[in-house]
Amino acid sequence: MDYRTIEEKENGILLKGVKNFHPKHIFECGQCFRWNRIDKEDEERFQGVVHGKVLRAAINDQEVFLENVTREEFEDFFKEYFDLNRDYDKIKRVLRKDPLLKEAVAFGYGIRVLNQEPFETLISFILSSNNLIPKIKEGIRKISVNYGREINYDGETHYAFPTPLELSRATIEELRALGVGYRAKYIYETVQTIRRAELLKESEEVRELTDEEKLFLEDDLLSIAALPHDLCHKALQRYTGVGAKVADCVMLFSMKKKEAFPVDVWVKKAMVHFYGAEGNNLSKIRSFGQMQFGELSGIAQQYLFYHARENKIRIE
DNA sequence: ATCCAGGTCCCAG
DNA sequence: CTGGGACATGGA
Repeated sequence: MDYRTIEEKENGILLKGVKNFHPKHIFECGQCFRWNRIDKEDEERFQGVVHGKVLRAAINDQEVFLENVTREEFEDFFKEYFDLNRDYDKIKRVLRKDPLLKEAVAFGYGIRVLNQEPFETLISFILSSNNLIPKIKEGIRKISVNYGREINYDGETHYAFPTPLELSRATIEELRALGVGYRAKYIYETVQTIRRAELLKESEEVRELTDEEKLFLEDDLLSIAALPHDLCHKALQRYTGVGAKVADCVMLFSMKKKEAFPVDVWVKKAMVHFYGAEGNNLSKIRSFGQMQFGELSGIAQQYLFYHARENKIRIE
């Protein structure tokens, strides 16, 4: 376990004896888009919207304070969200045997790979394609403001990421007006596909489905999450706007499939730079990474990505 | 102004 | 199946 004790306070919980947990690393390593830095009197603090709640997180020495979380909510949901059931010392010991990953782990020592919600993660990473992180965050924020449920906290209004039903009310034109560019169509089609599967799942209980309808059931995210790695990777790519990279991100960040190895421009640079992997061919770099890191591929990838991007690693 | 960003789609060979 | 160009958008 990466924390020793938990204490319930009036407005949150205090985790003591915490290891391998640094908010800055966790929230700025590119895996999530709804956490922002809101420092208070030069104390490093982050605020995020997760699971229909506004949370704040701060670290002081080895104590992590999570504001607006009860002990019960922590045990039921946020413990798993923060991946606190995983032993990162053990993972890092293995990864550090690789001399080049040793540097990346030393740099992002407080990274934990969050277990996020599949629908939000899917839409977020569809939005991420050929895009910049600040713009991805802005697009997700606007989608939430326009279609998500209102959350009032500490005198401010925030918005949860919409459910498939809520987002299914958006038209392509409306989405495009939020500044997401050509990805509006991808988001629209993916949401409609998911809604169709959800609706059929409900009607399945009252009537017999046709063969065609049964096929559409396979577009349900819960069913896809239950598939083994390769089938899951392929199934996700049936959604419009989802290729190998986005599918890997969804698997890694929301379906607990840590053997996924998303290859973006930065990981590609890191792999070419560190391992002399042959450039250009993304799918070769992907299998090269999985060969190298096995079931820890996704976590290794996250240390590499954070290190490469923060240090703006260049090749040639 | 041109280039680029946590890529994917679509088409030709 | 594989390789190349188009694609919205806005900041550097």
